[in-house]
Amino acid sequence: MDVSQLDKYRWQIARDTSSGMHVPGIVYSDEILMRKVLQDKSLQQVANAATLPGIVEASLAMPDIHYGYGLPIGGVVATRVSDGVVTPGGVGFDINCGVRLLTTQLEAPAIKKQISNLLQSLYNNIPCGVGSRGRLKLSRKELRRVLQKGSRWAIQNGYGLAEELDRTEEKGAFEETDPDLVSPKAMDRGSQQLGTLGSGNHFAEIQVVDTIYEKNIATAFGLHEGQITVMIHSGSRGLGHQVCTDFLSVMGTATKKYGIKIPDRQLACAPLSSVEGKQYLLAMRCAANYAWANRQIMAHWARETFMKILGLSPRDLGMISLYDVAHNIVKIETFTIKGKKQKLAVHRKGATRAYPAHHNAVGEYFKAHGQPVIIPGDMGTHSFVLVGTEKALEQTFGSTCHGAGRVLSRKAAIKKAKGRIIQQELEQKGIMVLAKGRQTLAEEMPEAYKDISRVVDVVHNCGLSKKVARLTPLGVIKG
DNA sequence: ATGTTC
Repeated sequence: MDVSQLDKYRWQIARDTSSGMHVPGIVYSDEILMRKVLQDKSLQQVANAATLPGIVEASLAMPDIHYGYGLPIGGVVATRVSDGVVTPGGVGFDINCGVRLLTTQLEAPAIKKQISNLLQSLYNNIPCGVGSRGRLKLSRKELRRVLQKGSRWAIQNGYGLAEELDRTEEKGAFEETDPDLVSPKAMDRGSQQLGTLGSGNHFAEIQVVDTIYEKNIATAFGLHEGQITVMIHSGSRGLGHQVCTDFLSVMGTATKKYGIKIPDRQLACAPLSSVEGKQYLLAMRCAANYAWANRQIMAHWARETFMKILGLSPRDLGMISLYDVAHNIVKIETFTIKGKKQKLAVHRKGATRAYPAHHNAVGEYFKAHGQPVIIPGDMGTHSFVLVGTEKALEQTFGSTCHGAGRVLSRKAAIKKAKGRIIQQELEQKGIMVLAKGRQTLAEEMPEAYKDISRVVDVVHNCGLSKKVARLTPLGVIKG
């Protein structure tokens, strides 16, 4: 592979036509982050994606890039709807994994003594862990409604505020869905998991805003220094995982049927114009809607928890979603490519949409400044709020990074944590942790991840998004 | 990420 540095924050993988690349690969990074990336197999995955039929401009990767299934985490791939393909490997197993940030009217010093109570109560009210079952048990009929209506189902059933819909990407629901394409197995897995956090890197966190970078934008977003916020990182649970699994098998057959040559079976795909391609999109959107409803419901329970423990009215607490972003998803979006408007299937796998001010898809609340970009840190480190930019629209199909990105595999992290008590290490840093399993804490320890500040600085410095605020964790619950 | 090996 021919990898060369283009400028301070970009590396290019030259287009190699002999291996079938239609476009080059471009990785946004810096010299220090890139050292490790050059040693792993994720760059080969960037190159592999460049062979997908209909890919435009370049196979992209964000600074949080690491090895994944088919496409790396941190990958962004846009294909022409007219003659391109869609690949489940470009979305990932956790369809619409994403993040929601809630702002409050609370100041950190005032509730410092209550953090422990709040965290324990959050842990009681939000089911955590692999295979955890929720407080809701949905009939098949009701679950179908969730898959069609997403966050709107949650709001209409009393889990949240109507204003929160405009503060969610896609208003919390894709309209074009087909629940009949979600298998009975996926429906079974989903019926008892709505309103559950999950495991792995998923978390709910009580935070304090510790730095403001852009005063005007922060104020417009309702953020100020010393303020308490709550962040929820979760996805579509077993339902989304099953939808992905089901369609990987469909796509394996479709790849052969349509005579598509791919260098890695994990990039199994189908033309967007084919039955298989269209069906995947319709099923993927059901899972995405489930994830939005999931985060909406947990956000509501977080609000109820705070009201109860602090004895505050909704007005005095003032807890509301600032925004909710998807970072594992494929969406049909319109872009101007070489002066021509084109419909593209933008695969963001561990990448966040970052639309600028005055973009049509950005809701009224954020029109003046651009879309809030919510970047969760790994356990025990800072999280960030950024805002989308024109440059992202021009260079990365309106995309930026999604988090820190792993440097150690789960297995390597467990090995490194052997003999240590990660929970104690975090508590010494002033971060309370409540978790289901010790193994998850080992897998998710800070050393398993890249430096989030460095990752965010790359996207900030190269203009893919702009830093608005930094958040410090006070307490975290995990699966 | 995941009823963590259908």
